[in-house]
Amino acid sequence: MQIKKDEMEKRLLSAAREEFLVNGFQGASIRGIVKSADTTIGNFYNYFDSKEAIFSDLVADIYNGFSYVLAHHNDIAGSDMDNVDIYNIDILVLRPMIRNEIQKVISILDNSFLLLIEKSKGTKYENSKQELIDMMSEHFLMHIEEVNQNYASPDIGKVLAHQLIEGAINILKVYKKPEEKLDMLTELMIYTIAGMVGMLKGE
Amino acid sequence: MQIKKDEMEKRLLSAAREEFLVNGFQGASIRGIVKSADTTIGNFYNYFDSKEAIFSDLVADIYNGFSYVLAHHNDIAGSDMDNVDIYNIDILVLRPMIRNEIQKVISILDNSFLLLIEKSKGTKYENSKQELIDMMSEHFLMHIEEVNQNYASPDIGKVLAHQLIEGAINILKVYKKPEEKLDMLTELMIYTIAGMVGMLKGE
Amino acid sequence: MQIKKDEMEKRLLSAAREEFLVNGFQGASIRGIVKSADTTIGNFYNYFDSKEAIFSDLVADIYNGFSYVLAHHNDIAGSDMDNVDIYNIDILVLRPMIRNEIQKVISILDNSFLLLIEKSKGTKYENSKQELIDMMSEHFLMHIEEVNQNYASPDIGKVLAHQLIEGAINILKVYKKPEEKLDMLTELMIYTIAGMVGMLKGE
Amino acid sequence: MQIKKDEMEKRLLSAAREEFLVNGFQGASIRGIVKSADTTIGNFYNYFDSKEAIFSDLVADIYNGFSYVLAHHNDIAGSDMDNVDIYNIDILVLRPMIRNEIQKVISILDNSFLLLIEKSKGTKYENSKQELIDMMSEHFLMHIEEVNQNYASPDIGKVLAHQLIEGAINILKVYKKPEEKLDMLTELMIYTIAGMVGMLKGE
DNA sequence: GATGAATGAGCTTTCATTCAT
DNA sequence: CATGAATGAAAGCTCATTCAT
Repeated sequence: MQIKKDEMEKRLLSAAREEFLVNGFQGASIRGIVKSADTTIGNFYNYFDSKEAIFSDLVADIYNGFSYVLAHHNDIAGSDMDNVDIYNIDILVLRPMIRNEIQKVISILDNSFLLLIEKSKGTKYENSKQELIDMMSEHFLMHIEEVNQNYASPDIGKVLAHQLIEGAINILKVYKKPEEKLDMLTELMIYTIAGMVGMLKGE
Repeated sequence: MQIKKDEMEKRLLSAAREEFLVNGFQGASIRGIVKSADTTIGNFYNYFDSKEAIFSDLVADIYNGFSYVLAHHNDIAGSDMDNVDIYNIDILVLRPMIRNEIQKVISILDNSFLLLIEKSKGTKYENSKQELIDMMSEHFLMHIEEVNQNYASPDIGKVLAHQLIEGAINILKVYKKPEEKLDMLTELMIYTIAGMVGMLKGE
Repeated sequence: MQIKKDEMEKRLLSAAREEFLVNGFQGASIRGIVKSADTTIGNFYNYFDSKEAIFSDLVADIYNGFSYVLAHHNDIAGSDMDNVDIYNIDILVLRPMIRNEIQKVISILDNSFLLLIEKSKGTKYENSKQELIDMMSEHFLMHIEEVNQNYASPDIGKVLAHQLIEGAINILKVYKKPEEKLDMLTELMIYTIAGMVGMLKGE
Repeated sequence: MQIKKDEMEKRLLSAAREEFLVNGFQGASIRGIVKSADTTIGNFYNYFDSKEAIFSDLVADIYNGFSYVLAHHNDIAGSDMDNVDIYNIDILVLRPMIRNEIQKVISILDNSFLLLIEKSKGTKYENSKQELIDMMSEHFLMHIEEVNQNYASPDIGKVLAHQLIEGAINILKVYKKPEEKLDMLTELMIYTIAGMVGMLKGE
């Protein structure tokens, strides 16, 4: 039974995404993927060169987009939030602004993002999480210095970046409805900002 | 060349800890462990009954201690912090109190803790992280209700618990000096409390 | 060099049958089987799920047939022998009747039968021999009671059933030509019946 | 804890006998033996050179005795039965004579005999059963020729010898009380003789 | 396009045996 | 006498990948 090329490719990609999400790259098996996609091992290799290749096809777009941001995040046109004095703003004013910012990027925070960040051990993408954290750390550090140049533990920026990523990942895993995701991510950001401000004030 | 029993056991445990930390339980291989420990596969099985058995030997103590806390965390004698009104306290006052609390438990937050929480997939311990998060969630939820009974997203407690664990894990991975660990964990707690208070106030 | 699927399957089954006959289930090795079949271990598992699975493929048919007889041996349409008074019959008359009965079942008394009865230790079939003996014991006991209700050692039925099975197995091992098998099995039955009659008379 | 040499040797022999009876020579493990004997692997090799050596120690005596009979069974002083005309004797007369003969040899038909005949696969003794059968075959053939020189299937002697051995082995396995063993073996011999006579007459 | 046969290296585990202590 | 550490080969089984059909 021959099937349109695109159709089988989609089925394989979909089956692989599921397998990688559940078992991670190393724990996933080609046999499991082709069984889910209802085809054969041999046919898998007509579509993809290797286990890593199909993983790449699942995450390459998001990785590239995210690399682009990594490389250019200083030049990218700013948002309304750039001029906000986070240190003194009322949270009731801040919340809708944050919600709005998250809206802009939420579309990329899907299962492929999870794969890239959480399930890529054993692939060339395995450092993505760290790269993302490093970028956010810089950003956090910038804010910390703006507010309190003498804060004793500037390294905490790295920890908080890591933690924010983890919180976001957790939300993406648990909440699948877009509205819920948006709500939770917004609260997470509020919490993060409030936490940082509180922490910095307290010195 | 024969070696004193205790020494080889230590070498194997140490090699296994490293292998499990890097690759996780399922990704670790006995061959890798015995190579690090400079012995043979056959000899490994003179010391440990199975791959899972050596993993257990690495985490059983901490798991039991931590199970004890899970089971009794309501009866355990309280600390100075029990009577603190977190909502209104000055962070400059709070910080040393938190530091003190962390001191009490920091000794168990070592590599074995990481193994138990992060690297135990495929063993009988694989639910430890979730159990810990669930316990902390309850605790957070209690505080949220104390402060703001009408908060719209009580589920955020789970997210924050998850995130706090992740933050702590990250600190344990990155900072190996006790003093640094203590500093960072203290800041993380301050940040967490400030974040929660800020988040709750902002409604 | 690829080979038609059926052929390799046959080669593996044939090699396995030989290996199991010589070494028994537990003593047989997959490596030995694939070497005989001139293929690789990996390929073995393209054909069979496990060592026990290939053993099952060799004996399942005969086991099911034989289970059917075990379950229905009371309902199965009788033979000419049902009305024979074994106790008084002339052996010259009996011999061709027995020969005829054996003809009916001889086709299943092949190497697969030997595997099932003699070489299945370690598989789910390991009780087959005992089941067969038990069934025959009942049958023998029935005859013993018909002839001599006061015979002092009715347990001898179990011993004789066991022994008859062993004798038959031995014949199947040693004599491969159908005509010889038939001759020997016939004599074995004559001997068995004569032995029982003689034994019972002698009380 | 040092123990008298003989004591430990006995314990090892006893543990090994049990292990071999249950699992056969190949299936038995030294680890299992030393565990039962409550000593260590190393110590095992202070007493026995190898797995086969301890097996030999368990069966050598009986094998040698039985080889002696094999070699000399024509010269050995006869019994009352030598002059019996089996062909015409009354079973009621025969039974006590047989019982008496069995009495003479029953002491060697113990667990060591079972080991030698049934559990020796993988050792140099693995042909013992066949040797015993061959010797008995000759004996049977002699009787067959005495009685009926034209019997069509003289090979049946081998089958019956095999079967008699199997029957005896079975009795030794099932019946542990000496009196029961004697009873059953006597009936088995009666049955065997009656069977042979009946079989031979019927031509 | 599709099939699955074939390969070879990897896995965890068990074993008999040797030998330093 | 006794211990058990150490070895190396073998077991059943899984895997990603290649390739003839």
